[in-house]
Amino acid sequence: MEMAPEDEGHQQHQPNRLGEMAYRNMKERLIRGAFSPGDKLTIRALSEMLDVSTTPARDAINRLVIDGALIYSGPKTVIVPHLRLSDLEEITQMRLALEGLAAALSVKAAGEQTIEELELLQAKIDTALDEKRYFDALWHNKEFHFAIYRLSGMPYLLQVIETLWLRVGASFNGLYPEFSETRYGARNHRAAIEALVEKDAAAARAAIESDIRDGFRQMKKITADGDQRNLCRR
Amino acid sequence: MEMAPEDEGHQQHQPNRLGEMAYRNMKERLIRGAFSPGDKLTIRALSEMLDVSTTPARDAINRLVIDGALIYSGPKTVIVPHLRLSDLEEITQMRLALEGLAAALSVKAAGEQTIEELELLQAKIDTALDEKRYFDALWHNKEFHFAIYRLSGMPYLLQVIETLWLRVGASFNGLYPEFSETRYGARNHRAAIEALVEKDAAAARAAIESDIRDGFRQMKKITADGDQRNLCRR
DNA sequence: CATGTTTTTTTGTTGCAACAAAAATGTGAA
DNA sequence: TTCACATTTTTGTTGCAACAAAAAAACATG
Repeated sequence: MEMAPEDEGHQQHQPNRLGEMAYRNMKERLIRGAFSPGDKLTIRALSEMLDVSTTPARDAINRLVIDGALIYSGPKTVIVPHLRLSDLEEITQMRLALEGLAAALSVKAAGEQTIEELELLQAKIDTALDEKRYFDALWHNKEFHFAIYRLSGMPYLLQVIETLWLRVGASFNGLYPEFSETRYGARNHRAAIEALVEKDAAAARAAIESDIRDGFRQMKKITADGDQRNLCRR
Repeated sequence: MEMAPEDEGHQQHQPNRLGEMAYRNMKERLIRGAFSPGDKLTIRALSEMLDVSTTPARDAINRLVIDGALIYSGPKTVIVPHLRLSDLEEITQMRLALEGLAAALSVKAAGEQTIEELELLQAKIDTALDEKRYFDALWHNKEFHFAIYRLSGMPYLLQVIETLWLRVGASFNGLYPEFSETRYGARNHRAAIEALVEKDAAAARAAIESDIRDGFRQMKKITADGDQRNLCRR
């Protein structure tokens, strides 16, 4: 007996469907700033919010805690963490190492199509800033970076980098519009594109590292306190 | 009125006690080579093995899958993965970036006590090799590396590095005694200790990077196949 | 008002069972 | 044997409830 047309694309089986969905959903919300540092999250509240049972909600929260996107403030209390300066410094160091690596590796796979995509994304960033849509600008900025990193062909590397972005992203909002307005990244992005065109690994790494460093300085300047206080308002 | 600093992240409690225990237990077993690539793991089998219910067993397996220490070979089948050359290359690149960073940062905190500890660990490695206790040698080798990395004072960095070691460690055994016998690491370890004594960050990074590269070459030579085949016997 | 103390409510953990889907096994024909 | 098909067993997922512990609220006391 003939089987139904099994579309050639091999189906990606999805283990832990609801839990994975809850995790991605929460990740998105955290990056988009749906929660503020200090907000308390509970399994039952999340399960109600996403209309699933407690098991997938618990899976999502546990995983976010492992990522560092949520932390325990007590034995039975998980909250959105206040990002301390020491955290930001650690994350920045790791970003420099890993995103620098990804950028250096990306030049091998960089083609014309990629360049066009990056140019387009940079244009989107610029127009978003012109129109003061700061959130969109930051979103396209992320797309720009990961469009490059994806060229490295290293999936686990990408996963770790994304987790680092998640951790800063969660405590990122509230810094508008000061943070985005400066357009600190434009020059670095241009340099990165140029490096990809010329397939210069060292230059690509330098451009990305410079972008990360500028962003770090920018965040530090805005928050304007060098001690253990958190980096977010309220 | 002034409130005391809340110090939200650094409390000591154990959320998910049984699940965490199961996770650590499995991690240990994987590194020690209790399983071979291709072995199938099931929730119920693990829950019976560790004498807990299915929930903590499921938590442990899910987390190991996230780490990459286990993978799905089918919708309902998780196995110990065969480490492919491309995986080893990705892991090695990330190790160079992150362990190089940790080593460079470690020199700031390196004191006399640390040096003595490292000398002692290196002595243990040497004697273990002399007595052909290859597993002990590899264990002390790990202790040596992490004794340095711990000086960086960056907990999340350490966590990511440890996950990378877990992934190679799981497919590592079966390479005895060829791998350990060569003592490729002794020279690099000496160089690392020397760098810490002189607080030379660049030298520390170079020594660790050299160690990682030598280990990678060693593994590649032993396995002796450059294609997609796995790196483990059987 | 401030501050301990008690009571009530909430919460994470853990075990477990039902269910559908997948894997393993059995069966038979060429 | 080998392959295709049918049957049985196993498995992950998901929801849920009991329990102890923790958090919140209520209360009392100075």
